[in-house]
Amino acid sequence: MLKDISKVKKENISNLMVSFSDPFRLEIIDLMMDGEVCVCDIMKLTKLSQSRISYHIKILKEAGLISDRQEGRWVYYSLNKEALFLIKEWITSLTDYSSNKKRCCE
Amino acid sequence: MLKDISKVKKENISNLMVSFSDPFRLEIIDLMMDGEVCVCDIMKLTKLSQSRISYHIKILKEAGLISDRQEGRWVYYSLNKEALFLIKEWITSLTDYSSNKKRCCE
DNA sequence: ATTATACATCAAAATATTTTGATATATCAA
DNA sequence: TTGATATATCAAAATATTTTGATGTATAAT
Repeated sequence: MLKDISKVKKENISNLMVSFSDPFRLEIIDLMMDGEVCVCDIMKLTKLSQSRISYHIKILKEAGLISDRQEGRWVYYSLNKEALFLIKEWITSLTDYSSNKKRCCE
Repeated sequence: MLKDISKVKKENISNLMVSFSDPFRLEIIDLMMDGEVCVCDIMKLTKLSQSRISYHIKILKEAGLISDRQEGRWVYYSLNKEALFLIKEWITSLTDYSSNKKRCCE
């Protein structure tokens, strides 16, 4: 799913963008660039409380930006490539379009 | 300015992302894909009130996502290519990184 | 069985964003 | 100069998001 930009509802993009709109979520996303992390990792690497992290994780997950994988007591989270590509495609459609446009007085 | 992703503060990305995080702003951005628009165009094409549009325009402008150009009584707004490329680069850095990572159990 | 750990969920409080309606400013037309 | 138009700004109200601390659940270790 989420493969063809033309079939994707604006809502998806919107939720993905919302998931990027908080500085702490950006921090968490940053940590995930180094691979899977669990909530406890994030607690060690940031100064955020456990429930606060769970809250932000939930938003990222509901937007489809991250996936989880449970292993015993731990839950590992990682960035979801498909969602990232979706956003990239959307941004690309904007940049492509805007570079075709002549700007007056530029 | 805003040319090299490595020199860009996380704050810039954060503000750009915030500017994308509202459905009405996404609508406005969408309209700008067809070129410059004024507030009155947006009023005609959406059902948003004038001050409401001005408010969202301000947020887009402060994030650096749009530029303006005054012509008589009208102010024309258009997407700012540099900002779009900046976001694209950032997303690309995420996708590139995440495709290098091996995911367990995938 | 009991306890500790990792995480999720919940309701209330704190905080931030958005909307509204009123007013302000600048430009243009008559 | 007067009136109309295009947009910006402001303060208050409405709404939404985030934080906190408490409690719940599942897994694992003793």
